[in-house]
Amino acid sequence: MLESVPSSKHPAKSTVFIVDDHPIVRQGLALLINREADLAVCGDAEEAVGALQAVESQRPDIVLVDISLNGPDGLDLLKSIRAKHLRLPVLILSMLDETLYAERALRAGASGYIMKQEATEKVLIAIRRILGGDIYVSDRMSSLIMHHFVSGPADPGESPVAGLTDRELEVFRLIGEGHGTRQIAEALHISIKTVESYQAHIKEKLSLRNARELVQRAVQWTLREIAG
Amino acid sequence: MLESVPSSKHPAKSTVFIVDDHPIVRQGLALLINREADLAVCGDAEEAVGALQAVESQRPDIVLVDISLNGPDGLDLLKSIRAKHLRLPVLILSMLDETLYAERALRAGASGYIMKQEATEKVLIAIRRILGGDIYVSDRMSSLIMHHFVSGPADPGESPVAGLTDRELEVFRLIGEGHGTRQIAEALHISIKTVESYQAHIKEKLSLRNARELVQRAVQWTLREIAG
DNA sequence: ATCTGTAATCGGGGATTCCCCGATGGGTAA
DNA sequence: TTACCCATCGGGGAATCCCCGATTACAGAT
Repeated sequence: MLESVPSSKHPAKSTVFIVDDHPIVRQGLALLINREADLAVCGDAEEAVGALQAVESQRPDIVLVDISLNGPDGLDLLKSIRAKHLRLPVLILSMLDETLYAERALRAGASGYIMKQEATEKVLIAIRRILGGDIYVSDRMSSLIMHHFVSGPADPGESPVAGLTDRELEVFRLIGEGHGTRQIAEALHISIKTVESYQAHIKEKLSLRNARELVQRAVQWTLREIAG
Repeated sequence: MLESVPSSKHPAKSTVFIVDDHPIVRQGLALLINREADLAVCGDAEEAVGALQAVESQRPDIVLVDISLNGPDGLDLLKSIRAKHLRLPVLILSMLDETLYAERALRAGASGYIMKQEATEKVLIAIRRILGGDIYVSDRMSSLIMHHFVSGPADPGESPVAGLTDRELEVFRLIGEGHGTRQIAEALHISIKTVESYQAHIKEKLSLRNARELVQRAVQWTLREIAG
């Protein structure tokens, strides 16, 4: 747990909650944010379920969420927050491809999406913009979204992976990390049968013939996605 | 650029150079390290070529290098440092699975390997241990390496894949290409049972826990062999 | 020449996964 | 409202995974 600022006599500080599975990143963000006069980190978590509880009790002004968490991912956490009708703005942090995740995040109710490759000042800018009621995405991403808005989501030339459902994509990622069907079911707290169903859908959408090809594709995609 | 400590009247501080393509992580590591009494960050870079130049002029006591950089990756940078016969200890940071890269990094001359999932104190521990002349890896990783060292056909400096039998390697390659057990059996004109036996041997030799990890490894190996 | 080790080959059998069929709600867009 | 997609789960047979073996052959060591 990072040092929580005990809300001094200056009441104007906006409180930030951080969810990321890398302690170094949590620490880095916390130090960065706490250095600002108008911001303060009020807590942090490394996975979704604990984060949801902590957020409910702490009631921060904004939540920073990494996409790739262990177990339920950042999008799941975002949906859980929305499902509890919490009116919290959520900024999605990620090192993953924004063209694939940013739209999903915004559709799920995120207030912004920013990549870890961005300069640290951009993070602070995004936070303040969101606290002001705006939505933050990179310029490149916003123009891409506009483009999709007019020409429809059925844009040929994109990766067929983009056609996967949120849940399917989540399973796809876990397959790429080498997890078995049962492990995935337990990590996401769903039935094995449901995971099998997703795997079947993915195979269908990506035109894969058997389970091995599914794993092959998932591993290839994971390597491209993470190790660019 | 991060604030460089102007080498105060206390000369005993060990200097650290950071290479990572995520500004947030650089900042986090720098703040973390500079908080220590005996350590100070003397510079940082986001990619390999600039890092090499900076390291040559700054002559830090240790270099922290992330594996996945844009352009030449962390292992390339490590080799470049070694090629310039710089006797610098290098600690490899990564968010990737350690079982995949740790051995590679150590063989390339790294003094340690640590994942970003680790607690921040572990990073400081690793740095101090390396500065003391030791090598740092996680407990799990070191036992894995020991296991490979004793059970493998010696020859340290080779991939554990080198310890596979002709037939096993053949099966391994076919797995990496996405073929199923039955397909492999038919392709090699042998029984399915035999193929299963080879797969079990491969899993044993590579310390893999389940069938998915086997496919994962085979795909990764195939990609590296072909388009390394 | 015997012993030892290892590679290559195959089997039994229970647990698990694969892969086809389907079903139910809950959103959302036409 | 109707229609459609998404998330979720089940039945059931085929295939696999994964543990236990086993046999042959061949290469070195004794």
